[in-house]
Amino acid sequence: MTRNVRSYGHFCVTARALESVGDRWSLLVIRDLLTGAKRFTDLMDRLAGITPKTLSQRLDELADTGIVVADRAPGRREVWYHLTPAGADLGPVIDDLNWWGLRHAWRWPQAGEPLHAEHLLRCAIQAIDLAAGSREPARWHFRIGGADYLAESDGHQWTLTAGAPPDAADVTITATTQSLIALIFAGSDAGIDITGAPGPVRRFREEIGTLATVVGPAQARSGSVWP
Amino acid sequence: MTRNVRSYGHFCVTARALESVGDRWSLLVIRDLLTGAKRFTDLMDRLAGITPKTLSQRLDELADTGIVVADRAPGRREVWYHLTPAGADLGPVIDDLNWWGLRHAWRWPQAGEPLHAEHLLRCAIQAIDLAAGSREPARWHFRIGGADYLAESDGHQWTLTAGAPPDAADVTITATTQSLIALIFAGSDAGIDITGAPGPVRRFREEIGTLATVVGPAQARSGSVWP
DNA sequence: CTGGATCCATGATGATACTG
DNA sequence: CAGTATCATCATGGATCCAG
Repeated sequence: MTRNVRSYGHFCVTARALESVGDRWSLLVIRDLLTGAKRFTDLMDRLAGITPKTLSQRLDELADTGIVVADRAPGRREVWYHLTPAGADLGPVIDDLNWWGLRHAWRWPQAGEPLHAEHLLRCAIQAIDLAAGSREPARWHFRIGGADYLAESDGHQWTLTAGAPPDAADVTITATTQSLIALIFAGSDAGIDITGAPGPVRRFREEIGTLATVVGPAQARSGSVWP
Repeated sequence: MTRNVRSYGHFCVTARALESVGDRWSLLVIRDLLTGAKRFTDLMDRLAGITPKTLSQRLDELADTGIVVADRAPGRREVWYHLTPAGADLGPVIDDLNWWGLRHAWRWPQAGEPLHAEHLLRCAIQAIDLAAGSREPARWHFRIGGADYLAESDGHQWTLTAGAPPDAADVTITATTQSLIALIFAGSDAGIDITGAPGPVRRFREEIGTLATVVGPAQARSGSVWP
């Protein structure tokens, strides 16, 4: 296998960190594993445009560096990739990049641009976090096209994890990716089911559209919402 | 010119951020500009191994993205590159990478490995920050081989800036890069001049060696301190 | 079907030399 | 000082194929 061994050769921990995660796609792989373990094809779905060769190579490199572990159980077909504690420590880096991108590299969804519900949720949650509205804890359970996500705020910080929550959430949202887009960007709840106590549901409806308003109106019309 | 226009084409602000700063060397250029404006050759010195072509290309790309500005004064030979506010907003990303690298990608200086005083100071300050010793404000003025740096703590966070401080610092340290290495990694103050009031100087002496102790002793002997 | 590997094309990066 | 020019190499992408 061709292994990317290109290093900077500097005494600088920033450079050394980038030797581990600075290759193309690496941080996006880590981003997708931050919400929970994934299979090879789960990652292929989210990383639209990556080739299996590159994904395979990145996973091997990240495993060598101790950031990712491949869980291969005997007698089980699937391989589940998950982050080590060192890998999970990269969460703040991803969050900062996400935060910077939201403020300085935002663009409305373009026609035909791949848009995965998981990334949209991450972005929407970050916008809510950035806008710093309510600081009350919250637990929102999303069911998007059969996949479950839990967006959770402890009052200080939001986190997004894949999988159904073990115990009941405040609000449960059932939607498709398309109807979720319409809800976030246009406030339309057509084809969406939102359940929960009135208070939490009201707060959810107030805050879920934050992403569409936190970006300036000057940028708002430079792109299309509909792929 | 060959311009790197490779994009991910995803609706994801993390991916969009990485389209701006995810190329090889980009974040290291930003790291070096975070301490203040630099000339082309200043950057070449710090980014050992980069070719002038690549540096030129990165600076052009970062200027296109609104992260860097080239200051060309008429009648002046030098071009000074500095960060825009959007570029300065990448500080937390660099700090997090530095922090991750310190904990998970640390290695003692290797023989012949390029080591710039500015990067060593950044790393040493980060280690002090990580160890979370004293939370008192401090201002340390380093004079390393003719270049001035100010390491400053407001009690919560340390910052490193290039250039002499406008007003007096608590401690002034005059050294060469080699003697600074010896001070940080071996506690030796041979060839170093440390001036200031007894209290701040004592604190400086206590904390400057933090980098050498914060990394585990198991790793401590896997490399050489002396290039 | 998942989880890749292989082959080839292309574009980004590196090495070296040179210039306004 | 601040780059450019040329050539070589390597990483990535596209397409296809294969094993369990």
